[in-house]
Amino acid sequence: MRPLFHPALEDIKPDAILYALSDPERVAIFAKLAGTACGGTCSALADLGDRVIPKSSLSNHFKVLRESGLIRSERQGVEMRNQTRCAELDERFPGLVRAILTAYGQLPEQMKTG
Amino acid sequence: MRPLFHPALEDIKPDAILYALSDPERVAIFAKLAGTACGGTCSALADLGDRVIPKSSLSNHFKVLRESGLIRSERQGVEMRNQTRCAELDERFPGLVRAILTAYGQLPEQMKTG
DNA sequence: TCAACAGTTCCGAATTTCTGAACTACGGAA
DNA sequence: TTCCGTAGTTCAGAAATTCGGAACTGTTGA
Repeated sequence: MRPLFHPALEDIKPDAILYALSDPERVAIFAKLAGTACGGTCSALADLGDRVIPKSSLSNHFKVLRESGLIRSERQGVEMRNQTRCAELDERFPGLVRAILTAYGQLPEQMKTG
Repeated sequence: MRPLFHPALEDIKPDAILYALSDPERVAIFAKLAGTACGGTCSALADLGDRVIPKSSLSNHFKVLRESGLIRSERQGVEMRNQTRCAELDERFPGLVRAILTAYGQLPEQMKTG
């Protein structure tokens, strides 16, 4: 398995962010992660209620989120911990992530204050 | 030629907005329109400096922008006047368009105040 | 060493995007 | 009215992207 690529903050491109978050499934995943203190695993996020995302698709969603700079993934034993890069992102693109999650009606409680 | 479709404000979907603005060419077009008081025509926006967009591609970009709810197009004689729906959009998705244009470094002067 | 599990990679099918060429719509000139 | 020029749309096929099942890799525990 190749090492996971994470762009440096200054290499994060807005088009990649928007593309990643133009898919409702990825937004749902990202919003759940943003509402989780410790990182969430892939499989814990596969169930969307109305449909279970196939794991190859899930893996791809995580790759898109990771390579756009939205999340950071780290192997922890047998599973992967994923967490958002919201704080960093807000520094580089002020208000962007918040406005997007708000538009989708998926801003998690934790992000409502501040 | 089919009549042009414009979604009603309440039918505008954030995923369509983000998708439309995940393409740097469309962002450039949209930003130029947002910085133009009277509506801009297709051909006036084709030149990106480093490349001239083929007109079938341009027409498609306008269609994507229009059907996502970002712009309104109206035939005026032989040409098409296009204008953004920024005011409406800001009502429905507060801060979204501004945050996106800012992230791209393309917020026009007109939108900097207010 | 083996089994179970989390997640990734591969690869073919389906979908989407791109763009040159043909076409439609409108306005002006004769 | 007819013809011409301009603005933009639609069509069609090639190229690129996305999707997801099956096979694979890496890790832990027995």
